[in-house]
Amino acid sequence: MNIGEAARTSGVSAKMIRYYEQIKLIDPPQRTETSYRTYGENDIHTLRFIRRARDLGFSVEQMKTLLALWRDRSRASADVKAIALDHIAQLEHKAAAIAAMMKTLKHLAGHCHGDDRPDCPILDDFAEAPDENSPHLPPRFGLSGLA
Amino acid sequence: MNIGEAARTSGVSAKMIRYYEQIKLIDPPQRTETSYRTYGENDIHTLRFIRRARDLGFSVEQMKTLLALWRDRSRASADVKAIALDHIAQLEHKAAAIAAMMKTLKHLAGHCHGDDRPDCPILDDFAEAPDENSPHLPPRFGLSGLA
DNA sequence: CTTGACCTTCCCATGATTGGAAGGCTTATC
DNA sequence: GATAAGCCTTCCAATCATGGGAAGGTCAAG
Repeated sequence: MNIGEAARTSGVSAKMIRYYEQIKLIDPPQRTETSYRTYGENDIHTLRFIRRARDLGFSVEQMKTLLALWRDRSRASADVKAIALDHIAQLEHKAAAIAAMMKTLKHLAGHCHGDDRPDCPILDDFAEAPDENSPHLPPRFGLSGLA
Repeated sequence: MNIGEAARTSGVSAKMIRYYEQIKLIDPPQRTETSYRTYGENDIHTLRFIRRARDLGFSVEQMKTLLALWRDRSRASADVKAIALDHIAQLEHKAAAIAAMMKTLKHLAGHCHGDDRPDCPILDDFAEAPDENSPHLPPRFGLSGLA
C-alpha cells in the first residue's frame, strides 16, 4: 500500500505520515525500487493508533511514549495511566483558562447594548483595567495557541 | 520612557512590543537620537489595552480591529460586541472539544487499574478503535495547538 | 575609563500542520 | 508506443505568538 492509500485508510494525511517518519515517531517504511514508501498491516495499525491519540489531544512527545508502551508487552498499565492523567490535568488547566476568559467576555458583552452608539463597556474595560489583581504572570501562562 | 520600562509598566514584553510594531499592530514610537524607542502615556495606554485583549484570548487580527474601533470615536458598539461574541463562540468551540477529549480520557483512565500489570484499556482503545462513528474530518478540526 | 545594564537589529526555534514547486513514476487510454 | 492524469519523491516556506541569543552600540554610576 502506498502512502496515499495509507493516508486514506488510517486517517492520517500523507504529509503528516512523512513528518512523523522524519521526527522518528514512526519507523521508516519499506520502499519500492523506485523509492515509493510501502505500508503494511502493522504500519496502518500504528498510524491508526497515532490518529486516535492525536484526536484525544496528545502531543507528539506523549505519543512517542505511548507508542513505546504499546509495543512493550511487559509495560505497567500505571505508566500509561500516568500519562493519561497528566494529559487530563493539562486539558483541565486549559479548560479553566478558557472558562475564565468566557466568563469575563460574557459579562462584558452582556453589558454592551450593541447598537449604533459608540458607548461600549468592552472597550472601556480594555482601556481602563490596569490589571492590578492578576499580577504579571509570564504571558498567557502556557496558553499559547488558544486564540 | 524606554522599551524596558514600557514593558514593565504595560505588562507586554519588550520582544512583543517590537513584534507588534513590526506587524503594524502599533505605530512606530518616537526615537531618541541614538535610535532608542521612547514611549509616552498614550503608548502605554495602548499597550495595556493590547495586554488586556491578549489575556482574554483575542488574536492579533482581532486586536487590530478592536484597536481601530477603540480609536474611532464614532464606532458602533455593535461592531465591538460582534467581535466579542464571535470570539466567545470560538472559545466555546474549543471548550467543547476539550470537554469531549476529557470525557473520553476520564472514561478510559477510570477503567485502567493502573498497577504493574500490562493490561490497559487505554492502549486497547487506541489500538482497536477504528474511528467509525466520527468520520474523517480535517484533522483536529481547527484545534491545533491544544495539545 | 570601566563595568554593567540597557538598547539596537538580525536570525533562529518552537508545534503541528498545510502549501507548493520541481521532478520522477504508474496506469489507463488513445 | 505516446500521452495525460494522478500518483509519488524531496525540499523549502508559511502559519501563530513568543522566546532565545548573538553582535554591537549607548548610558549612568563608580
